[in-house]
Amino acid sequence: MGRERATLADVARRAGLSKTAASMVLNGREGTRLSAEAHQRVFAAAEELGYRPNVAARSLRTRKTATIAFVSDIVATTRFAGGLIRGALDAARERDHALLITETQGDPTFERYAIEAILDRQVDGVVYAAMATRRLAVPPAILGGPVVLLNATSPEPLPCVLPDDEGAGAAAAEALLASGHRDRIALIGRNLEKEQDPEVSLAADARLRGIRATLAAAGVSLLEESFCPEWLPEHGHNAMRELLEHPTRPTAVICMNDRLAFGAYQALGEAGLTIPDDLSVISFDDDPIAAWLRPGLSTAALPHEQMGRRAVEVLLDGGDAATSFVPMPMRRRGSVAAPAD
Amino acid sequence: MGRERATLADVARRAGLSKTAASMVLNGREGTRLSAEAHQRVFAAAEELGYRPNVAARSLRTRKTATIAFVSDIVATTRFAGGLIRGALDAARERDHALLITETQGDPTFERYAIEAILDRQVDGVVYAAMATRRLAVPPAILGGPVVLLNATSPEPLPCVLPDDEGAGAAAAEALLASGHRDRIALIGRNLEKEQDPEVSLAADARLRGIRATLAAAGVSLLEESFCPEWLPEHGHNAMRELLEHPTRPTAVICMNDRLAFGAYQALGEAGLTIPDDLSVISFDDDPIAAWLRPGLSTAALPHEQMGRRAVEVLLDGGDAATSFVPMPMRRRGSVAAPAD
DNA sequence: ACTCGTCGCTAAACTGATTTAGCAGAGCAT
DNA sequence: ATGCTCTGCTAAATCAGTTTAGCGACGAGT
Repeated sequence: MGRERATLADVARRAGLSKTAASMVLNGREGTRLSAEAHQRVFAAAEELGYRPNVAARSLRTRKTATIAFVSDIVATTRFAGGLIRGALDAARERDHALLITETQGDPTFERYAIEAILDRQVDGVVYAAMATRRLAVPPAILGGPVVLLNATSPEPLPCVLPDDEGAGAAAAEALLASGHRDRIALIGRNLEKEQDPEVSLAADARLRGIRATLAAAGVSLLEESFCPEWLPEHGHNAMRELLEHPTRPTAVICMNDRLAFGAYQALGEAGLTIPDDLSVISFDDDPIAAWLRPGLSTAALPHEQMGRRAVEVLLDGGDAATSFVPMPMRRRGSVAAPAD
Repeated sequence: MGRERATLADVARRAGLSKTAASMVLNGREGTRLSAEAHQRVFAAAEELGYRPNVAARSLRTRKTATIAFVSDIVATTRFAGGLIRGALDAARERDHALLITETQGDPTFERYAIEAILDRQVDGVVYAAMATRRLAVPPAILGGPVVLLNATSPEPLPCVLPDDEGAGAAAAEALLASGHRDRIALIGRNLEKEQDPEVSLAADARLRGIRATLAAAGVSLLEESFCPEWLPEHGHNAMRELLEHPTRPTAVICMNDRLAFGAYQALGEAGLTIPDDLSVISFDDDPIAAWLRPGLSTAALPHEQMGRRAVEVLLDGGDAATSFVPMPMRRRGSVAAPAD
């Protein structure tokens, strides 16, 4: 890669000045006493030669690489990684930083390898991301520099960026209440493992809290809560079918994520019921499928791009070591309407 | 990041040898005349000090960074990016390389910026990826070093990695023929722009060729071909509805991708028809949704992970400058059966 | 006339590796 | 004794920047 690039020495020579002078001018050093004319000459020379500093040489001396690492557990198996990466990439670019990506796949060997790779390259900071919102243990080796947790928390007091799942839970409940649903709202996707083990999920518990608090404030309680072993379409499908056998049919269901909601749609279709006329559905994530369903699924969107961006902002601009909650905007589509009766 | 790391000088001192000796031993240089005992001492010292070479210092001298760039047009908006990146990441790790990610978003300014960022960091090679299989123009600036095109071709004679869309087309047609479908096979997703402009898509034309050739070889021609302005669910939905109004209803449809197929499923559901009893559906991509549909959608999978891996292999292991076609495995699920009549 | 301070700039050290050129000593032949 | 080769190793240059220490000229103050 790369070829005959002009060096700082070339620039200095052409400007008729020393490397020192050229370096100081180009780095915009304050307090230097170089003349305005010297500045001009250096800038002109750099421009003419198309000078770009050699990052390796610079970071050898300064120990700064203008590169940050994005370490995640799993990037491939989730559609969400793209948004996190994109947001991080944008924010990094705005701050003239590059992004080095590694993946641990949850494997300690890979993790060790990933850590070594980024320490060897002396990155200026690390975004440590989880693909499912959860608590995790940060390898101590990277604690020597700035670290921001993305979509995760940890026992260490590190800055975190999380989606506001509780707010989203409240918003979902609020949307149903606002449409007139009261005592016949069901919930699909209870899962004790997700709710009780923060290392598995933080989202489940937070969403549930938001939903319950909002309903409780309106004096409403859930008609029924369906437990699901996983949050996959088939589990939503089963849960919905069981719900339909119940003597009082719900007027609305809240699904803990869009995949469950998709399963619910399938079950409703098979039962010959129409959304939202017979039953409203609301959900979380804004998976691409939410927009493809007929009618479109109303859902609180995981703001992945915002989150990725936020993580890099916190990392590079410093700021509070606290947790940032990024709001989950409600995407209103056609799946929620007033109850029929 | 990082702290008091041992340097090569530390290792040499502890081994009672010169930096030169230590460097040569650790790099496994052939033809050196250092004693077996000297080797031992250096290895021991490096081990004891937990020595790791400083990548910046090394690449300053060698112009090698053990880092490759993954440049893509769009990573976030497609679910497929993850697979490409994951494959590339795995192959890079196996070869002790790190991956620097940039995104151009199809914007020339961003592209220029991305190129500068990677040239400044002296990456050892570039994987230039497109998220939709297509032809593109590679910025000349990166042609100074090794480049592999991923999911793309270009006018320059560069190695490319592409999915075998033509083979997949043949496989899809073959699967329907094997189930007994003959003269009532319809196609959803014709799109002249995609088929005729390689800068938009290479997949459309290749899939079509594969389908036609295979059907022709069996003496079969398509019952009907539906054109779609885009390959989104709503277009598949419309196309399927029109197809159902046709006097002779098809026994099978080939959809040009899974999103179209999803739309077709929706239309069939609304029409009260059952897959695969009333009609078989087969498709391309293996979008996650294919596995979630009821019945599961048979589809030729885009082998993203394999492709990402292949690109890095070609880049780092050298090899042929030719085009690699990566096979698209057929995922057989429940959407194909023998025709009813 | 001498000191002092400021201005405008530079030489040289330094970062941590790789690589080139070459040195000291041993063994052997002449 | 001299020259030669081979062995085992090292000093120093080099990569391209940043940073420290300081130099010469000039003007002002005493």
